[in-house]
Amino acid sequence: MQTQTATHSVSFKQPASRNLPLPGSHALGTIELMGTSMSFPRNSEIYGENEPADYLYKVISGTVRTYKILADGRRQIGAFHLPGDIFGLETGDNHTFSAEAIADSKVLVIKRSTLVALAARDNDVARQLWTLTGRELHRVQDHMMLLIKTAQERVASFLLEMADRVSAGPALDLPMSRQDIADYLGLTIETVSRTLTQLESDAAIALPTSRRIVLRNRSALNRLNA
Amino acid sequence: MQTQTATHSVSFKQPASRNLPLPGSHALGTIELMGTSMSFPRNSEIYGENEPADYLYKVISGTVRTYKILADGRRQIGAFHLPGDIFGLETGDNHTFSAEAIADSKVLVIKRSTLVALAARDNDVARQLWTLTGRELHRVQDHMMLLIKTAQERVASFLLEMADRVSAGPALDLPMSRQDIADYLGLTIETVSRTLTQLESDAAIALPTSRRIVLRNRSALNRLNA
DNA sequence: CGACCATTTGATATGGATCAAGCGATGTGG
DNA sequence: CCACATCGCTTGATCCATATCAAATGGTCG
Repeated sequence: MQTQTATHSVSFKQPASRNLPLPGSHALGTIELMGTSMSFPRNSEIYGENEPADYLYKVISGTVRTYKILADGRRQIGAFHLPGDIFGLETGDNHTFSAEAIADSKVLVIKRSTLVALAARDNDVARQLWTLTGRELHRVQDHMMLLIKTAQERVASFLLEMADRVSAGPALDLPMSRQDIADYLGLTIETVSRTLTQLESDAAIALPTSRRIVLRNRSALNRLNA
Repeated sequence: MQTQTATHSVSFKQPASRNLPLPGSHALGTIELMGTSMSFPRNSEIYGENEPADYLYKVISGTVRTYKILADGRRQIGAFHLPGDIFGLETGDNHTFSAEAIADSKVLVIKRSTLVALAARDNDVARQLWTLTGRELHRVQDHMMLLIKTAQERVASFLLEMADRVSAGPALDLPMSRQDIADYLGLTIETVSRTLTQLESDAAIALPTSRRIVLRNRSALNRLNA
């Protein structure tokens, strides 16, 4: 059973109206070109589940987790968002997950209505919004597949995923705690920890520090990736 | 560990060009108004994972399962699609799941390129496509949350979900086998069976036949729904 | 009736959870 | 600068929910 990480519950503030340049025309960069930059300290809330989804976000620096809490306190982390990632885009009225900064983070805050209005006139923007939601769908499908695997497979998949996303080379600096990893993988911290030490003794990885992981044998990890 | 159900592998045929009326204008009914009706016998394949996603589908009658098979043969069912449901819509080039008819089924087959072309001209259609993908995202998120729950909670959630979707009144006629349910819930058939008999002895449900389930005590099931 | 397949039930095994220390790094106050 | 509290992580011992293996039952169709 996973435990809930306490949050400082720094509630969301309207972004100051210091806007960045508006889009000249369109295409694969439109979304990134509008919005306001905001900073969120470590463990602060960016938005809560079921709150109106008036904004979407793009990570500039830091890391963000989105999650849900079940009635009995179990927490499931839906995603880790790294610099460049967009999160908080909904088709419905409210956010389906909560979002918190894992480390001090800077995010671009973009008004959804602006984007939707733009999409009504510009096909490329409409297409982009659809594509973003489609990519998110694909990601959640993969995550769902993770949750039916063994602990070893989940941890190996997680390491490979993070290596693809954050690392240049074989070393990997994780921004998140063991508890975050556990809640992402549907395991306990003890199982995550034990699995990592086992991978270490199997020479698949090295653990110079708890947050730094070196992938020594990717093919071994890939084999576990099922 | 789940086992794979053998399929007859009736491969997908191009739909005959007997088209239904094309859309006069637009809106919440557009997608339903175009396409060709096709029949698929029980256990036949509608499309396979990674095949080009040139078509999307709407169930007219019967039931369809979408699923993935892991390397070691484990099968995860992503969804059960009932009459009225649209499935097989992708934002990428290929299908991310396979689809099979669970019972003899009739489905409307709709060419994606037609719809995408239409979306480029008609905002409402574009909006609809986005909304459909968004709904699917929401469904998969819920399904993911299922997979971290206990067996009792998963089975209870499943029964309530199906009751909402297929039943008028407290009786519920399941179109799918225990193996399908197990692969949807990430459990074994034995655990599904045992959990159902336990719910029966707790007077939460009755099992007149194995495919027919009567919800006797919804609030008890809701309590398990976590 | 008999064969087959789906489902249930029973016995046992096991992977991961739970409960409980221990340990190492980081930070704080004396 | 060190003693000590705190926090995140690891390790150990035990338990338990679900898987696995196996057999019995029941329903369906030739």
